Amino acid sequence: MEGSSLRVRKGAWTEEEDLLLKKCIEKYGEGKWHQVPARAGLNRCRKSCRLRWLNYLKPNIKRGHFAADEVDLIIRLHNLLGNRWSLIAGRLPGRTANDVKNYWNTHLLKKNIDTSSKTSNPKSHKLKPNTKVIKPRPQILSKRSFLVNLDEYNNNNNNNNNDRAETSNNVVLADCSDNHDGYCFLDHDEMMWWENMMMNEKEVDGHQLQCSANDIDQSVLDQIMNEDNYGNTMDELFLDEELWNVFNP
DNA sequence: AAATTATACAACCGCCGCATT
DNA sequence: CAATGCGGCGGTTGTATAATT
Repeated sequence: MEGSSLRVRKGAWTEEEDLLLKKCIEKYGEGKWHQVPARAGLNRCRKSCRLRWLNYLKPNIKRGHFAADEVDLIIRLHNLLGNRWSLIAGRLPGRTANDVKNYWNTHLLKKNIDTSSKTSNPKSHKLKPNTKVIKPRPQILSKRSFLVNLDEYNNNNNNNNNDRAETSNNVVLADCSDNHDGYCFLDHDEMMWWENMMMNEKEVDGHQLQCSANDIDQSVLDQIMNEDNYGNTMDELFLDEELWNVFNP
């Protein structure tokens, strides 16, 4: 419990501390944070040192206002990934996870607040009471299962718009066994999550998004719906291999 | 001009997954 | 297998500054 030590400094960093940390990293390189306080001669815990370096001192960190394209990308990636700030920041050169998170919380999150509630405290930044955060389950998602689920989901949707919940809480794959060996169940909320990823076009904070479905040509979507072609086209749903790996570790 | 309130963001805290012992 | 330590992450808080009353 390094944080409980009385000798460990907390709060804002001084220029002298910054200099010590910077010299230490330059000399020993990034990493081994548990050794950094001693090496640098700092009365700071390892986490404080790491955070200071990653969020402030590290070279090439971009400061100042977010450009429109950066904001657009944040919104799109947030739609895709949720509050996975480090991942989102990884797509924004020079921006840190903390920066992205702060920006989202101060500039974008308020767009999701229930403005109809007169009693809501704007400082609390709470989501609507009924807002449910949908998180994908990447560990059991396969290309094939996604496509089969999506196909089945769309069929259900087209055939009976009022019967989503009753259709089934779990969308069962045609040739699925519940043993997580490449096929899986996706419940309704997760299906909605995927649908949002695919069919997302909305205006947030004045930015007209060109998200997901707009980025994907209809012919590609048609191909995706064709199981024979799922192998290559699925990748086009993701920005690149790195994101694909996030969902398919 | 002073007091109050809102905003932005740096920093802390607790938790988690993983590796090592 | 359990305990421990580490790096890393997201949620939250503290506070300096800006805006408003």
